[in-house]
Amino acid sequence: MSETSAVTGATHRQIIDAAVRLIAERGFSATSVDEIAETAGVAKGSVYYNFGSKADLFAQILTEGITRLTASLRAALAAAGDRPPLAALAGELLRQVHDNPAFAKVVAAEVFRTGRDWQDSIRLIHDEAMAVFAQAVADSDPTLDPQDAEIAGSAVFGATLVAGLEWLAFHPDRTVDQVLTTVLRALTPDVRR
Amino acid sequence: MSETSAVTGATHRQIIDAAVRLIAERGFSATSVDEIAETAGVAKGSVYYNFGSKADLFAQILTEGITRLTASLRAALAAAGDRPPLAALAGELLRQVHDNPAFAKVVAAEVFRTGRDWQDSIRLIHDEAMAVFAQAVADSDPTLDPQDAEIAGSAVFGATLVAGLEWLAFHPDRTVDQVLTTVLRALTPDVRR
Amino acid sequence: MSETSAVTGATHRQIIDAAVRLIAERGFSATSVDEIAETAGVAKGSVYYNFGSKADLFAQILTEGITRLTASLRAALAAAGDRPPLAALAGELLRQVHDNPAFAKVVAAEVFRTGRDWQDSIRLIHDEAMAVFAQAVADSDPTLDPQDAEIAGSAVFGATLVAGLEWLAFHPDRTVDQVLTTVLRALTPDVRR
Amino acid sequence: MSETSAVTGATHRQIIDAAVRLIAERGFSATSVDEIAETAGVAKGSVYYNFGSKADLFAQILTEGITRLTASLRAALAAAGDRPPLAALAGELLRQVHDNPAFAKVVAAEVFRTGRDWQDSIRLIHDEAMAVFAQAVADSDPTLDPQDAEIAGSAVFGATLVAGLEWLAFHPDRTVDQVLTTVLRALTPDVRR
DNA sequence: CATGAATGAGTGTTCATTCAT
DNA sequence: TATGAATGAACACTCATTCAT
Repeated sequence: MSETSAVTGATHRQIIDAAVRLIAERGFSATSVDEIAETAGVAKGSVYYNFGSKADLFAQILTEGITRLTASLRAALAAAGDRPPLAALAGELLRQVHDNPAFAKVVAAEVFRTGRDWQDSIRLIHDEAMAVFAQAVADSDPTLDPQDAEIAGSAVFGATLVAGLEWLAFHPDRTVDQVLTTVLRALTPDVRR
Repeated sequence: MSETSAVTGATHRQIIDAAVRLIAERGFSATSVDEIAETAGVAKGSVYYNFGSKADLFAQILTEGITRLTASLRAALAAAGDRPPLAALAGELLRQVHDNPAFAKVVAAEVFRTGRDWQDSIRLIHDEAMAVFAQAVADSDPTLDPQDAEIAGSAVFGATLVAGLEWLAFHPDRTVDQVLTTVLRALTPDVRR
Repeated sequence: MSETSAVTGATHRQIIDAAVRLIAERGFSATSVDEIAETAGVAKGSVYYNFGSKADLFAQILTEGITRLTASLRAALAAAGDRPPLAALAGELLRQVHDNPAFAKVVAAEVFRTGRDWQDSIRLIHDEAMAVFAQAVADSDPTLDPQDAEIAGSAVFGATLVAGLEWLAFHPDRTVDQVLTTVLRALTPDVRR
Repeated sequence: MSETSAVTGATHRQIIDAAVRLIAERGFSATSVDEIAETAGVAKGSVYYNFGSKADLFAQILTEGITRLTASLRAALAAAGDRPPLAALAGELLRQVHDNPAFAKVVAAEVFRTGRDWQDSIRLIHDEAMAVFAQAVADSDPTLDPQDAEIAGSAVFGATLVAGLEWLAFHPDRTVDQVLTTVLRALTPDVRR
């Protein structure tokens, strides 16, 4: 039915790619496993053979994506040199949103859901990614209360994520650098320092 | 099943309140009309009698909520006096998030969805609310490109919304003023000016 | 799709009748809810609206059937007069098997299943029906150990049930009385006394 | 996945043993080939390599089991000496139920199923085993109508089987001899003679 | 206005079966 | 001989929607 997969693990990846794309557009609940399978070009049974359940598939996507995201954020931080850390983080997040807008939308849509289900995966996303921003804020102003640092970190994160999605959805002609400049301009001098 | 409603429109309101609460927790697709009816304490048929369909119910909730939100944002702007406009907007948005966290979550979860369905309602939210922020940014820096003003506006909006949700979910002991101060601190002096 | 049901509760009864008939033929697992609904002449959703789940439907059938069966066995016992109690029981069981062979097969097929699921209902069948036979055995020979009375009771029960099913499946021309005579002949004088 | 089988046919036997055990507990339809393979410690493909299909596996189990059972019943009959034939049969059946309760349950559960599928195998069981009992009844009372002999034979068979299962499920402390005595007591003097 | 029994298309999941290795 | 990844038809169950009352 599908062209024979040349690479081992191809089925696995096809399914993940299809799922991310569809969930980004319609949300988790509104995306059916049928659609995922069809988009991936595999049989529905293959989704279950490879992931066990729809929820597990989503959890795996979330975990994998967030691991990659935090890793790239930390790498950007390490390579920041004398650029302000938060600027480096915002730039990298913007680049990630640009490169993988589907995953960015999934994060934006699900990260503040408080229902149960894959809550653990969501919690993980939140803690992992937010912590990087909070830490950068705390580093740049050691006098800040830790709770405030987390809130400030989430503000920078939210500003960048929402602006990034606005960019892609409504002003896709802008370049990464233009958007980054605009976002940084909206942020405090502490961020720009 | 429920005591007869003395007030006309009581059923209507019970249904909306129940729907907002449930949709905030589970999302639109994952919330069933059965649950809405049960939570509202009315028969399922009443939901259809009053709203026609599940999608219409959601659209009405969105429209009503966004109307209230933009009205309060504009009012805050008008009453800002010599306080910086964006600070007034952020403060008001924070207050709205605090007073109606369920609706705030719905907005956060659905606002960047690009699928069809109730897209029109969503578009409306986006345009209405974002425009207020973009306008305030444009006013505070007339030299700014309009596209950049929209992106910057969405950055301020995103910073405030995400920080507000972070606040409610993980640091609910903080007061509105503390959170506002922290968010403003993360934003540029242009915002604070 | 089906003729309008004249009687309240008609849907309920149609479903039960269809389910008993099909389960008797194919067994519980091999009978689909689709088939039950189609046979009953109702929509699949109606099965769930009325019974909640396939397992609950089965449990309800079992409970209802066993209640009717034990009631008729006890009635036969009370009306036995000076006929030997076990003969009266065997006769009544034979009559029930004849009148409702579908339910008899279900009992025969499922009563010694030890898996979980609707085990409680099965246990109930066993205890209720077997107890009537065990009690009759115990009454007819007070010196018998209670455990032996239960085993003997199950022997009489098994003899009658299996002979009854054999009768219906392979020698349907025989009359109830002929079969009862033959069964009693195979049983001890204590039974016949 | 499992250690390589040293003995030829080991896989074959492991699968049969696993299948009998599982089918006895859950029934045929509720037992999956996956479970059978896992319990047997072989790959799923091996079940198909060795048996062709799930139905064929079941038919083979039934055929093999019934062949063994009837052989042992006939042997017991031949070795009965001057003990009453039906007593010898009941004793042997009881011993078989005790030694292989899983298979006994399968027989009890499936023997009166009238659906199609493996009906032929079932028919075979019925005819083979029942015939031994019917013949013994006929021999002990040559005046009996052949149809009545079959019914009486099934009565003795049913009494013994059900009592045997009752024994194993609820009074496992009883010995074979105790149970046999109790069953024989419930049966006619013709049986005991 | 309000109800809730009934519906049937659609959902997540299972599973007997196939086949390239 | 044996494997296990892949399949797709079939399954139990859900749910938005309708309608007679």
